[in-house]
Amino acid sequence: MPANLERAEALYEAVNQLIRVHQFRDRDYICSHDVSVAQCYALETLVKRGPLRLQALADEMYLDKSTTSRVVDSLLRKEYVLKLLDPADQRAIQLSLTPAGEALYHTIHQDLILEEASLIKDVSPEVIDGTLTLIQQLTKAARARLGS
Amino acid sequence: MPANLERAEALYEAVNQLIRVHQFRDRDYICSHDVSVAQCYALETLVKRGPLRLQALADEMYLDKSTTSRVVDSLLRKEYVLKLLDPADQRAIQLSLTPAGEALYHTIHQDLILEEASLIKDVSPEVIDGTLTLIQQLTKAARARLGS
DNA sequence: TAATTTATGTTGTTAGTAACAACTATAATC
DNA sequence: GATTATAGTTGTTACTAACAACATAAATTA
Repeated sequence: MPANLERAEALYEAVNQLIRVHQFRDRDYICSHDVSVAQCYALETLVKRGPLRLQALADEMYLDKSTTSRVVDSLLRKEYVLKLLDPADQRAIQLSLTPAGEALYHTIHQDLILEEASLIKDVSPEVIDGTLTLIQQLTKAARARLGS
Repeated sequence: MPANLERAEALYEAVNQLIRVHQFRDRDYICSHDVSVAQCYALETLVKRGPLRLQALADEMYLDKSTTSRVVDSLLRKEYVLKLLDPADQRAIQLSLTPAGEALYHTIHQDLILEEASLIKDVSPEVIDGTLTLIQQLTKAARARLGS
């Protein structure tokens, strides 16, 4: 089915372009706020998934624990996260956000959302919803394949 | 308009998720083929935009010329690109692909397209086309903002 | 024509991203 | 009590990417 392949190619190219532009924009914006992209992602994950252990945070972010450890370390130095020891397990630490960390994430997030909103202000809600559905479908399908 | 903001937020999240999964998948796949992601992107750009000077390649990729220089250098060592001196301008070099470079890009590209095709095989053409339109619109709008 | 300015690429340096392996310390199992 | 497994950190390596400084060559201008 050549039509399907053509659509797949067009979609692939389009997603690639979107990724590049998005990343570029986000990186610039995020880095102007005292944190790197990975650090911001860790803040986001902690906001959304609550206090987590390091390994759990790494799993959520699809990163190695060693990488995550260093990202968390820089957030610690900037006082955006806290390490709480688990009295029941001396090895484990609970990572949670400081008020400053939470505030920083919300500031960055809000501005990026506003930016996105201004990009789609002329697009019909129907098209957006259709896109949303497909993007979520693509993500889900692609993620399912990561395990195999 | 809260509805628009909600849509913007949902879309932003969805795109972010898609970016992460896409990148993860592409990186794994590309790196199993003797080139890095950036190197593959340079191959792609040379396939699509023909022979280019280094600065022009950097512009196409939205990268600094120094970064591009090093990426090209590694492709040179692997004999996927050629540097041709411009007799009219002793400073300039023309970058073009070797047959091996072109073949490698097509191999990687084909497989990634097939992967994408299998992801969308159950999605209606209408939804895909709508999505394509919006993604292209988003990309265009976002890119227009990069200059300012 | 000679001097300055601009353009093309490369190299030095720095910072961020990210994995794998090796390691320490603690907990769980046998 | 000895072994095995788990949690996190550190050493090492490679990639991504920018800015600044540099050498060289071309273009401008005085």
